[in-house]
Amino acid sequence: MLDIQLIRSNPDDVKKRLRAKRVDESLVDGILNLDKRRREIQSKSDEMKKTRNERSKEIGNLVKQGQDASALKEETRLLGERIKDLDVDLKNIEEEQHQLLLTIPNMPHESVPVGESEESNAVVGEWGEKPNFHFEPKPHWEIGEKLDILDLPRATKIAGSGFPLLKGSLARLERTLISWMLDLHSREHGYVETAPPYLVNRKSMTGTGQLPKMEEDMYLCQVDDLFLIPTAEVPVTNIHADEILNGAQLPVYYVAYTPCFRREAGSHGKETRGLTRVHQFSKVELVKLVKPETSYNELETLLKNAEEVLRRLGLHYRVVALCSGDLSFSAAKCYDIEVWAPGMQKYLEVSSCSNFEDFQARRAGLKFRREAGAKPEFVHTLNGSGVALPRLMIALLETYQQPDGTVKIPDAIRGIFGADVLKN
RNA sequence: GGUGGGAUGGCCGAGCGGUUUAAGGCGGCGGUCUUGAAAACCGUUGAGCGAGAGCUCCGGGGGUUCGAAUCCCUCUCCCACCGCCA
Repeated sequence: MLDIQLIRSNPDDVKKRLRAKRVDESLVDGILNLDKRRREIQSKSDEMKKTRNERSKEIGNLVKQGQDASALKEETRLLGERIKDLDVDLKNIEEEQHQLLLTIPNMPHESVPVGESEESNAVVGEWGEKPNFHFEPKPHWEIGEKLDILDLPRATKIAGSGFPLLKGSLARLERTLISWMLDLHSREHGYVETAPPYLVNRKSMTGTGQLPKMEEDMYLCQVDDLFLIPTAEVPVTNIHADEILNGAQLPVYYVAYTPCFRREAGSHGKETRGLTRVHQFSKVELVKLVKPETSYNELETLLKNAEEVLRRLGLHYRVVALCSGDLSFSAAKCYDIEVWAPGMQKYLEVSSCSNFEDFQARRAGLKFRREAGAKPEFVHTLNGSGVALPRLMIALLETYQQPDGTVKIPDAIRGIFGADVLKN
């Protein structure tokens, strides 16, 4: 959520920055109009309440002295009715303004290139090289089918298309990777391991920005009005919702493994082969709550922490800085990490590392106090995948596949996986 | 799911219709004293809106009243016991 005071004091600047994110500026004007009306009504109501408070005190004194206060009582009662009417108006306008504010996306950071679509994204880093094969590398779905470790037809029978069924060594590989990544981030990178709820309420979904605009992308359990989480970002960022943290506690780092559920409405037929785009997947997520002045440095270290996963596994990847038009609703700046999948001959996004500045903090009520007695300030929130499992496994299968159809296990996880080669 | 008891400032806890602009204690911060510290004493210490005057907030929402932390209704959550279940 944007700061209404910022919108009020710099409307043209806000409009300009939102234009880079393809937001119609009439939305901003609508909010400014409501804001003006809101403040007028509020100050009228406040004045009348002041009068009422004074009169109530007077009445109290008169009654105490045994004098007649009925005329004053009646007069005050009428005043009270007018206040009630005003407050109903006020509440409606506040609600309308709040709902409008919730639909405005975050503004891009000044370092973000302005652009309409992913064509304007910039590759800002690259690690390793595309591996060479002396045979034709297969896509992961062929490797998985051959080894009988990936069974998409049966998963479709059970749930529908877009739901994976891992078996045998692939299921084991996923479990190994989850555990290994959690250890890496918690033991070496300083993140506190968490295991959050997989279903969350509307308030949490609104706090991180999935609601109100992306409801159709989420799975909803209607009887309880709870959503299956699309990412651990939602429960984890909301851990400290409506709290004022002690400044000395910051930065707060959390890592969580959760399954993620996404309806992927409207994306059928697009990159949906195999495990590339599924409705349910596993992910290890990194979340940071930090002081505002540190958030852009924190974004860089967050990115490094996520990259470390791919480096240790020896996977070639590149880092892409998203342009303004490609940023998600809540993000001010975002890097995507894209891992190379040689069988598909494609880079696949395995992580998005974003700085949301105070956008989510305002929605979720995430504050901190610099020192005793200081005014509460909003924290900055960040998150990034560290990393998403299906595409990571795609890259592993396709990168380390061997001519006989088996797959080598990289050194980093060989010990805990318990084998050198993935067979079936 | 049933019955009963709760929800007050960072924490504990009083208040049950009008100096509550929320007592008191703990904790925090500042000061006096001290070589320094502890103890003692003094002061201070919640949030939101508003340009400001000021207004609002005692779990959420609604009601009664000139006036509600206080009375009524309702919801949520917590605790206890019972039932059901992993």
